[in-house]
Amino acid sequence: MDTITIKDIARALNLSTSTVSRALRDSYEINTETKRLVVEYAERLQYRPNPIALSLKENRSRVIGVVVPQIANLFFSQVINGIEAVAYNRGYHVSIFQSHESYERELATVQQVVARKADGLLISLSSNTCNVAYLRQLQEKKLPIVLFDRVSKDLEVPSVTADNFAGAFAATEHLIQTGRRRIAHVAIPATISIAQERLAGYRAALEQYGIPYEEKLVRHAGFGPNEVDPIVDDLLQQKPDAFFAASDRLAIGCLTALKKRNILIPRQIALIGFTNITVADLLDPPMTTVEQPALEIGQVAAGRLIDLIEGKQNAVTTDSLKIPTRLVIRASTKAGA
Amino acid sequence: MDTITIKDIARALNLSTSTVSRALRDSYEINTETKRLVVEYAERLQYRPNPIALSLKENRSRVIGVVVPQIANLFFSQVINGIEAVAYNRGYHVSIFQSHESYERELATVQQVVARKADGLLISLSSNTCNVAYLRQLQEKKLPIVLFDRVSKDLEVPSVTADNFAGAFAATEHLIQTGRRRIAHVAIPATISIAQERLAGYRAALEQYGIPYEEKLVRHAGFGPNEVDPIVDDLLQQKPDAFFAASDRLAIGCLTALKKRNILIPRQIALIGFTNITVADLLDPPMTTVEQPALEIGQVAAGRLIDLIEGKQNAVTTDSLKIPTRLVIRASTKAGA
DNA sequence: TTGTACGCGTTATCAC
DNA sequence: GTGATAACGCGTACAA
Repeated sequence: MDTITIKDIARALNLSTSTVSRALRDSYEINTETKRLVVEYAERLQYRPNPIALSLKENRSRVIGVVVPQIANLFFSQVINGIEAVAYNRGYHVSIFQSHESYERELATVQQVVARKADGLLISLSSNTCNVAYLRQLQEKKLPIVLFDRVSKDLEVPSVTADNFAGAFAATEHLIQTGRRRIAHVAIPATISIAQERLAGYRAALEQYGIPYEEKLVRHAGFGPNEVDPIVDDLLQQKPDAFFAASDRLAIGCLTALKKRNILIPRQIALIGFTNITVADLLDPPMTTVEQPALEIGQVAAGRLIDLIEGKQNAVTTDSLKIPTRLVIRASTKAGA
Repeated sequence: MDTITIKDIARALNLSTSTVSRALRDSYEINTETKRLVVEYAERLQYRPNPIALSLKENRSRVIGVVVPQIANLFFSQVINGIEAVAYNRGYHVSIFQSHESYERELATVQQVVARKADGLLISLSSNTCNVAYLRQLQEKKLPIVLFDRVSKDLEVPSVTADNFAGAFAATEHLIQTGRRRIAHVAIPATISIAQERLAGYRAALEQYGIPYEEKLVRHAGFGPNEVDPIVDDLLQQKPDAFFAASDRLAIGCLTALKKRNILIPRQIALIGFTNITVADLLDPPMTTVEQPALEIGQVAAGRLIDLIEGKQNAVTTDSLKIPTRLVIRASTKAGA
């Protein structure tokens, strides 16, 4: 992996490294002829400036670090696409990392990202992250940080999320309006910030329609492989007439569990998912969903972060942007459809 | 982002930077007491060595670059999980990048990865990449490279793929054995290496069962948003009794198209997908699939690359490892099920 | 218009 | 047992 450097060019052309450097950066003070010579030679040798040396010198890298709990999740991979689109246009490279829902890995990954002089950090917290002290420290050291989706109120940085409250409200309201009253809610782990908001939206809808909230109809499911099944069993004990699943994974888990038990959707049970799965309309019957604006979340978060990096915005603002969700009705929750 | 360096420690403790460096690296020649002092102080100030400086000095980074066409694809994200598991255990960080099916972005991304002194490159080629000269150059500069899934025979580097021939053979054979004879094949773009192998597997199965190969029953579909629909239309003109879809995306596209046209699966048409989608058994009827061993591909590829990096294997070997696929029968292709 | 010298953070080499 | 120095590749203040 022998790389060609500015020195090599200088030596070959009998110039000093500074002249070469300036010529390559098209400095006004360099003779046109010299410039041509240098640029031509550099071109021919495929010279590429060493970003590592630059990072060391300038203490920055034009790289944005992105840390998500998992990549094998359409929501997060779409967010990343949004991030990349914006970052690329504004001249930043994006490095992607996974925390695998582990606090320790998240910590280690973020430290690595920081040590490598990422100019900013976009992060969605792992479900096991309760302590964000390490992020606060970084923030105090002036590292630009923007949280998205899985955010934390203990951290005074900008955050970008879907409007989870409104989304959950719309989902629940839709179920109620189509005649359901005992709506079970399979929620994501309570440690995740947005779990609360989705729960709140669910409760608010019930309240608005005069339906009492029953704790027994709500269960949180973690990320274990076989967690959803027994939870659905338990919830079925409560004789629900609908399920509101709070994520892709849980929606699929519920569908599978209900199918195993030969429960007809939507005849016996209506199901609505807070998701991004593309196959919702392939199911029979198709599933109504609350679509998360993943791409837009990524775009907005990246834009916000880059503004922060480039000092275009006050760094101490703690705005939390909420991107609207979209209720996509696919007939499944229309009673008896 | 003020970071604490070895210099700071040296100054504070009235030592030289070299002493501090040695103390931190637990060098035998340093006084125990001095060591203790240094280590303690470093601990207290949360000193972290600067990997950028190390990379500059040592011309390596303990980072593996991974480039995939897209992340929003369960196959690739699972491969990445396999890669990470192995890399992490062997002390490497993994940086993930997308080429977005564009040759230009792939090229730019790889250059960036190389410029940042990644110790090795794991790459699955974009569908628009016909020219791998740039990779050959890197290989000649001794950069360890391992290809996976979308490989190239024009490149003499190790490659890891699913056994696409056997998988396609098994899928086609299954359709034949369940009574189908006019099997349409919706293939991935012909530029992608594995398209050929899947096609070959399909043809071999036909041949073995004495069914003539018909060109009109095979169509390649690109990545455009509305490409699959008209192709399915065309294929239906040929009165097929089965579809073999060569990827997740295409399987879903076929299902959607057939559903739109009110064609019953599997009564009128049997469908089999070469995929990794987790919802195959939620469909009604469930879809039989050829499962790709994504996780294992990632693990094997990463292991192979790290062996290369660490010189444990001859760098010029051009082994191409094929990981077995698995035919998962979910009743859909059983005629009349 | 061009060249010299320095510093970014680290470690290896050589000196004391 | 410890310190000074050079080197990795680059850009720039300063000198010529």
